[in-house]
Amino acid sequence: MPRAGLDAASVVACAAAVADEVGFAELSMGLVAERLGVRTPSLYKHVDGLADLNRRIAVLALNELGDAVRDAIGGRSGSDALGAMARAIRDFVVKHPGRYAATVGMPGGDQADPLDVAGARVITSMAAVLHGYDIAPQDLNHALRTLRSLLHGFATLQAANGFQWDDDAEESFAWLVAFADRGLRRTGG
Amino acid sequence: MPRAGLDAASVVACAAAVADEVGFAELSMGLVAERLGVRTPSLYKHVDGLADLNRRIAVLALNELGDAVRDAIGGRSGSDALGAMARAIRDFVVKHPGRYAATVGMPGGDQADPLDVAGARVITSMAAVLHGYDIAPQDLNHALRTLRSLLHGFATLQAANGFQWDDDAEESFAWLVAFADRGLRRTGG
DNA sequence: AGCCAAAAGCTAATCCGATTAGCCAGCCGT
DNA sequence: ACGGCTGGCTAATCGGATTAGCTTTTGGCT
Repeated sequence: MPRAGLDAASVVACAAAVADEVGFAELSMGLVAERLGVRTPSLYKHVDGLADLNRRIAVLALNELGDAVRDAIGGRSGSDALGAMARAIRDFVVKHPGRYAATVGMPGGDQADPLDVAGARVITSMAAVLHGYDIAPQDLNHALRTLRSLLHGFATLQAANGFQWDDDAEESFAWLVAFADRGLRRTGG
Repeated sequence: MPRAGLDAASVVACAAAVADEVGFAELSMGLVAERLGVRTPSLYKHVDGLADLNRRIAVLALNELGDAVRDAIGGRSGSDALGAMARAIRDFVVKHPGRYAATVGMPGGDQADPLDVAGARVITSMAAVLHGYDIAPQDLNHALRTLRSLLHGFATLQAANGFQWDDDAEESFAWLVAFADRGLRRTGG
């Protein structure tokens, strides 16, 4: 029996792909093992069970999302950066609904936890976008949380297909960006 | 052995309470049965398995949320209504994180599906709040989706304790409402 | 009051996915 | 070539969901 040549990274990558295809809720160790041409218990040599696998998928997703957002806002500012960021998130979630779903509701660890580190990168990019607006320093955290709520909710509804914006999705998306832009201006601070 | 006198409604109510206490992800048939002083298989006389139970919890939650929001915005309009609605949602989610979690990612059925009916009631209240703003008719749907994204994301992050707004939560909340209010004004329609 | 069918509980058994235990072969450095 | 570590496998365990089939209560009817 030849070795399959697996490691933690390849298992997680495969699991993320499976999650995107069948939905995060349907992800199972057996499905991943089958995809890798391996028996289920073999996975335990690389990841520490399903909970650990889920968390690693979340870390992968947040890192990928962080990269995508960083790249998207590079060289832009203001509403331009805001729109680019929103679009990057939207594209990511539409393309990878399973791995995005893995990130929601995942409890955080300490600051050194890879999950928190990856999450912090995304937040950092959001903060960078906010710097393009005239927001009082003491309001930055509030604005950050608000923007996070908007974009996260938007992403979650997209992932869950929560509403049928099949038809005029693009228009609604543009409206959302404009809404956020208005909301971030003249903050009264 | 005396009858326990259960019916679908009491089972769902109990399950919702359990979900609020232990978290939606930890909800199990066994936990609900134990709480009701009954053996697990007995529950199948009232609900059609765990998936059905989950869906019923979601229906219950959306109905309760719909009531809460309707009551909150009664007699108010504009930013006043907006703030009341946001607060109603927030209070509900903080008080009932488990049943709110049951609603996210629950696939919809047809229009007669109780879940869709309950969801539509919440949406109707949101639409009512929007009527207090000067939004062009063709933008109403976009505004609705946007507002839904913001409030849903906000609720989800609260339920998941996604960020530590333990400290100045109230201030951030007020900022979010003000942000939405600004975003809904002068829509350029 | 007594009878009967449906409903509601129960026990025992099954199924399935996660997880663990313990065995064995392939790969690496000497 | 040898020895140990690594990664894969089979077999077994565990736990929660679900099903099958039995029994008793309950409510309606005569």
